[in-house]
Amino acid sequence: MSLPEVNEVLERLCNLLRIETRAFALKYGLQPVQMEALTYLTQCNRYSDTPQAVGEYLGLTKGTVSQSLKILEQKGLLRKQTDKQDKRIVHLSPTVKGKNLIKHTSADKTLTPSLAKANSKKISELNSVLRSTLIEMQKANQRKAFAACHTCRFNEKNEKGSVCGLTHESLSVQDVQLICREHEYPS
Amino acid sequence: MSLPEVNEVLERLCNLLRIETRAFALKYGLQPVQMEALTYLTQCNRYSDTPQAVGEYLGLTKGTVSQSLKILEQKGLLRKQTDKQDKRIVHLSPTVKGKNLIKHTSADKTLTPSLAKANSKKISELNSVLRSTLIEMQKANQRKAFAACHTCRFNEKNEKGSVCGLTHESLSVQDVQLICREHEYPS
DNA sequence: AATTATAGTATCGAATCAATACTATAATTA
DNA sequence: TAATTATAGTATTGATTCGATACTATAATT
Repeated sequence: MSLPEVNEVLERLCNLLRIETRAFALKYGLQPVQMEALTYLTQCNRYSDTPQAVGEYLGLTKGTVSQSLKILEQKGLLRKQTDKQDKRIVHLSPTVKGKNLIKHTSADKTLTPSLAKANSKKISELNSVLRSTLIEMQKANQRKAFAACHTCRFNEKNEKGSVCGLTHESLSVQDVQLICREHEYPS
Repeated sequence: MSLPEVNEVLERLCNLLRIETRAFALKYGLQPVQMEALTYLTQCNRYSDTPQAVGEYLGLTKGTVSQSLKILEQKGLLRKQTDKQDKRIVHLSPTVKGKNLIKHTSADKTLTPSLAKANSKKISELNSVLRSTLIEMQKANQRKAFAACHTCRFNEKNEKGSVCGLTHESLSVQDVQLICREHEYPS
């Protein structure tokens, strides 16, 4: 049984990813959390670009996240904008500078090339096994999925594209690729 | 091509592992790094139980690690012992209390059950793909493997068991399962 | 109108982490 | 052998993380 082995490899892989993230962040003058928050904000949709959501995604309290976001704003990497409808809510959007930074670091990452080198045919299998493991872990930890709309049970397809069953707003082709804090898998 | 997808899943899985580790550490009155250091020390061999090695494993400077180890010692979770031959070197060994703590946290982890639930037959495939990905990433980041002796190119098998080609010391069946900072894969 | 809930910020204290400077021991070189 | 250099580890400093707590402002509920 190689279950403990897979466990071990995954843990080590995660350590390495963490080390790499820290090194990249440092290289670009950021802290790891700041980098992770900024990365998230380039991937999330308009319902999920708030300090609250960033905290849920990273597993941190809102107070902690608030500070990191403050620094990112000071560095000109993101902009804050209070919501038109609900003035308690703040929307965070990476600036051009912020987006470029994330683009650069993404290109620097070694996970994708390593995956590509290590195997060729088994990628899609790997994908499904890891995906279901992730979902199981998220259940076990009572955490939100933070997945893209196109896999969400609230997402309804129609002639024009799709609509979010929660907000009843229509979603573009780009929209359904973004990750959402309200995401739920079909049961 | 689902390469970017696998990348994304792996990154999210790692975030989740990180969050879980932090939660467990906190539950047991430790910081995440302290927990990771202590875990490492329960898995490494006698050539790899030094502050230096812990730093290499975790990707941290020795100064940083020194402080975390100090706290672990103060909490009675590990013991320090200067090397008989080379008095500059300190060996770190988890106390019974330390070992028990790690045993408990291991049992709490949700990765293994989630893996087991998600699939049954594909585990060994997953293992080999992830293993080679890890090796590729370690190469790309110029990092040591920190793998077990039985997969090391310096490990020589003989009648009695095996011998380390670097130290010329004989290794027990238990020994070759432990991770070593000098580990190198066969070329 | 009063209460409660929600989103976010501010502050505090313990800890991380890199950088630097330092001590002690070992290895190398002159 | 003596001087130099390298190695292993510790101590200190300062910016940052992070949880906890307290706080403000707005929205929802009663």
